[in-house]
Amino acid sequence: MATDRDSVLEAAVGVLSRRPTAHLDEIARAAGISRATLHRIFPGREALIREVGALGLRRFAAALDTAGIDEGDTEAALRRLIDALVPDAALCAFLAGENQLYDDPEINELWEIQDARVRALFLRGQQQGVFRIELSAGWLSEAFFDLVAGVGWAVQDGRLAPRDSTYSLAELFLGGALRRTDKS
Amino acid sequence: MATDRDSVLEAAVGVLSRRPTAHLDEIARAAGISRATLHRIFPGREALIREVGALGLRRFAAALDTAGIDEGDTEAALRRLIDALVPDAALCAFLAGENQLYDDPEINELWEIQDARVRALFLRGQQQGVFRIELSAGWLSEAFFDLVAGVGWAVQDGRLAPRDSTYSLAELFLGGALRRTDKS
DNA sequence: ATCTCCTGAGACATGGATGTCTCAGATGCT
DNA sequence: AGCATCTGAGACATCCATGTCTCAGGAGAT
Repeated sequence: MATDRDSVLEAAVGVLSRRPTAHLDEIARAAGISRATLHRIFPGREALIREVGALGLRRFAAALDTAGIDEGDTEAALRRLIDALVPDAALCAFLAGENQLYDDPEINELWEIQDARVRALFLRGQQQGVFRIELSAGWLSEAFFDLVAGVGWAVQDGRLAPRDSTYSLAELFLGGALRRTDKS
Repeated sequence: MATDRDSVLEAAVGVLSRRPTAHLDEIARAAGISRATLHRIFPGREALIREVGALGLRRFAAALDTAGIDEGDTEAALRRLIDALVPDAALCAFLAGENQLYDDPEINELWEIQDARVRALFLRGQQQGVFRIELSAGWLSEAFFDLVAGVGWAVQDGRLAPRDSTYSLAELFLGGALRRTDKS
C-alpha cells in the first residue's frame, strides 16, 4: 500500500523537521506503529530519511507543475506556486534543514532540477520587467525557499496561523521581489 | 585564554552549520586541534554545542546593541542591524538549524529576550508608519531571521557573494516589510 | 473454528561515536 | 640544560541507537 508508506513518511516529517536527530522509536510512535514495523517498511534510518527527502522533492515538483510556472504573468505564477507550496511547507522545512540529504547524488540531482525551474521563473520575471533585476535570480530563489521553510517551521511551532501563512509569505516576498511600479 | 575557546567555537560553527551531526573528530580537525584537546576545552559534545549556541546569542545580542535598534528611524535602525548581523550570518544559520538547542531553558530564555527586542523594533516601526501593519511583527521577525540564516548558508556554500549579501538581504527584506510610500 | 498474515513487544547483538586514560614529544620558561 | 606545561596520538572502556530475531496475540479470510 503506497498510502501506508506515505502516511508514515508524513508522520516522520512532523518529527524530523523539528528534530533531525530524533530516534526511530520516536518516529515510529509518531506514525502510530512499532519500531519493528517501521523497520519492515524501511530497511533503516538512512533509507527512511532518503525517502522523506524524495517525497519532499516529488511534492515540490508537483507544486511547480500544478502552478504552471512557465505560463503567463510571472507574478501570478509565483502566487500560484505559493498557494501550491504552502500546504507542504513542513516538507520544505525538512529539505532545507537536512543538508546531509544532498550527499546522495540522486537526491541532489532532483533538487538541482527543481531549483533550476524556480530560478528560470525568476529570470523570466526579470525579463518581463516584473521582478527586480538588482537581485540575482539565484538569490531570489534561495530566499524564496528559505521563507517557505520558515513558514513551515513557524506554523509547526504555532508561531504563525496556517490561515495567514499564504498571505504573509506572498506579501513579504513579493514586496521585496517585485519591481516598484509606482502605479498605486 | 578566551580567544582560544572562541576560535575553536568559530571553527565548530563552520562545520556544524552545514552538518549538525558532524563527529567531534571532524570539528577538532577543523579547529586545528586534536580530539583530546577539544575534550580538554569542552567537557563533551553537548557542552560544545551549547557553547556555540551561547556564542551565537551573544553575537546576536551584541549586534542589536551596536545597531542601536531603539533609536531613531526604524528603517535606518534595521539597516544598521543588517550591517551588524551579516558578518555573523553563519552563526545565525546554526541557531536556526539547531532546534535542539532550545531544550536548554537558559539558551531558550536568552533567545526569547533577543527575539523580543527584534519584535519590538518592528512594532515600533509599524507605529511609526514605516513598516507594514498587515504583516505581524512576529512574522516579520521570524522572516527576517530566516533570511539572515539563509544568507549564512548561501555564503558558506558559495551561492552568494559575501559582498552582495548585505545589499541582497536589505533590499529583499525591506522591500517586503516597508510600507509603500509612493514617493519615488 | 482453523489457518494465515501482520503487528507489537521485547530480547538480544552490533557498531560507532563518545569519553577517559596514558605516554611520548614539543614548546616555553628559568 | 633542566623543568613544567601543554599537546597529539593512540589505546582502551562505555554507552546508546540501530539492526535483527523470536514469539505471542489479533485481524481477516475461508
